[in-house]
Amino acid sequence: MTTSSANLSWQDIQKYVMTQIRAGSWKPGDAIPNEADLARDLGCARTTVNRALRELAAEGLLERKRKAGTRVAKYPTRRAKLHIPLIRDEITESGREYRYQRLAFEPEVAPVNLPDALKGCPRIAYVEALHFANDEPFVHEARWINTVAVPAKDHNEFADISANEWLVRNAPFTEGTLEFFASDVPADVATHLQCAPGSAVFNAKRQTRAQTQLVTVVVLSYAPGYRKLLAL
Amino acid sequence: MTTSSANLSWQDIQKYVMTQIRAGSWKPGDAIPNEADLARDLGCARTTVNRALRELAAEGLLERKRKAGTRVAKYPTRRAKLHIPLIRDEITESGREYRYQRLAFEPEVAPVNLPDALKGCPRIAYVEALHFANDEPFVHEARWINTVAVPAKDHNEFADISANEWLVRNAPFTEGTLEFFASDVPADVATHLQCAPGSAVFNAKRQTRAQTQLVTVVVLSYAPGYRKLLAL
DNA sequence: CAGTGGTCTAGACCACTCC
DNA sequence: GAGTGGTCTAGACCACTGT
Repeated sequence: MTTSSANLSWQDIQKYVMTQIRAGSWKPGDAIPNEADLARDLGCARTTVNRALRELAAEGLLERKRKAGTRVAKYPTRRAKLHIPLIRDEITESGREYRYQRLAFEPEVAPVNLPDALKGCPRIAYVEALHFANDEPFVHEARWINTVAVPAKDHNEFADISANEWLVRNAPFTEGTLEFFASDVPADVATHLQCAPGSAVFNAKRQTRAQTQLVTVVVLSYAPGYRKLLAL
Repeated sequence: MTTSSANLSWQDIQKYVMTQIRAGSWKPGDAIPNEADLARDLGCARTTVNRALRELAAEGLLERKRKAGTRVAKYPTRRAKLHIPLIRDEITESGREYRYQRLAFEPEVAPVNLPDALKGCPRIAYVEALHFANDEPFVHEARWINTVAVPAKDHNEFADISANEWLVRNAPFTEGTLEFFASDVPADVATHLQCAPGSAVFNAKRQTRAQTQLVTVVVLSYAPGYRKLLAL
C-alpha cells in the first residue's frame, strides 16, 4: 500500500475509504484511523487525506469530531445534490422547444390571499405565467415580488421574459427555502395546464431572500406526470 | 484590504466574493480576477483562495475553466443539498413518536407488476410497511429487494425493523437515483394512509445499486399534506 | 504556447473536546 | 492536558484549454 511511486490523489483516498466500508472492514458506527495515520500508511500528505475525508463527511458518509476522531456514519445516507435549473434549460435540455407566456401582471397587488412570508411587505407585485414544452403546458408559475427589495426597472413587466430569469440575473440571492408538495390542481390552474380538475399535481414553492429581506415567493405547479429527478 | 494582520480564512474570501456579486461589482457572466491576483490583493495564500472559489463553483455560483478563468455564473442558481433522513429521524426530530408496522412480506415475489428496474433480477423479495407519527399514518412504503445482491440473513423479515434501516447498515450503497412525483393515491394505499380515495399524495421513488448491481427499489407515498423541505 | 485552475507536499498553529 | 480535525502558508508541478 505504501509502495506506489506516483502520488495518491484525494479521490484515491476516497476510493480506499469507500472500499473499506463496502467490504465491511469499517462498519457503520466504527472509528477509522486518524488523518495522520492514514497519511503515513497510505503514503501521502495529511492535507490530501483531510480533503478526502472532509468531503465524504459533507456527503454524509462519515462523521468527524475533533479529538473524537472520524467514524463511519451510523446510517451512511448519501446526500443528494439538487440542481435547480431554469425552467427554460430543463425543457431545452430534454430536446423540447421552450415557450413562455405571461398570463397576468399586477404591479401592486392587494394584500389578500398572500403567502404568509409576504405579510408586512408594503409593496408587492404579482406575476402569473405559463411555461410550455413543445407547445404543451409544462408548468404554471405564480410569483410575488417584493418591489421594495427589487425595484422594477425596464423589465417590460415580464411580458416576454420569465421573472425568474430576470431576478436571478438582477438580484443574485444569498439564501432561501424550497419545498415540494403534492396537491389537487386549483381550478384556474387546471385550465391553464389543460388537465382534469382534481388532478394531482407536483408543486415547488420557493422563497428567496437577500440578506434578511424577502425578495420573491414563487409557486410552480407542474403538469400531471411530472417527475423531479435527482442523483444520489 | 491588504492591511489586515490576522490571516484571512477561506470563508472570508467567500464573503468577499459574494459581496462583490451582490453589490453588482461582478455581474453574472463577468470574469473575476484569477486566483493568484486575488491572493495577492487580499493578502492570503492561493490555496485559500482556491478552496473558497472551488466551493462556490460547486454550489453553482461561479463557473471555472482552466486558462479561461473564473466567471460569475450567468444564472447563479444555488444548488440545494438534500438531506434524506431516515423516516424514523424525520419523525422523531419533529418531536413526534415513531412507530413501524409491517404490512406484508414475500420472500420471493412473482415477477409481475414490478418496477422496470427489477426486470431480469432472478430473486426478488417484497416488503410493504407503514410508518406512523404519533399513531397517525405518515408514509406508506413499498419495497423490492434483490435478494441475490443482499442475502437475507437473520433480519426477522422486517417484522420489527424498517427494511431501510436494515439495508443502510448492512449494504452501504454507492449510487442511486431518486425521483419525486405527485399522484392520486392508489386504492389500497389510501386505506392504509386513512385518506380519501383520489387524494393527491407526494411520492418518492428511490433506486439503490452497489457497484452495478441493483440492491433495492422503494416507493414512499406520504400522507396528504406532506411537504418536503429543503434549504438553499 | 502560455495562462489558468487543480492538486500535492511539508510544516505549522489553532480550536475543539474528550478524558 | 492531550489527541484530533480544521485550516493557512509557501512552493511546486501538472492538466487543460484558449489563442
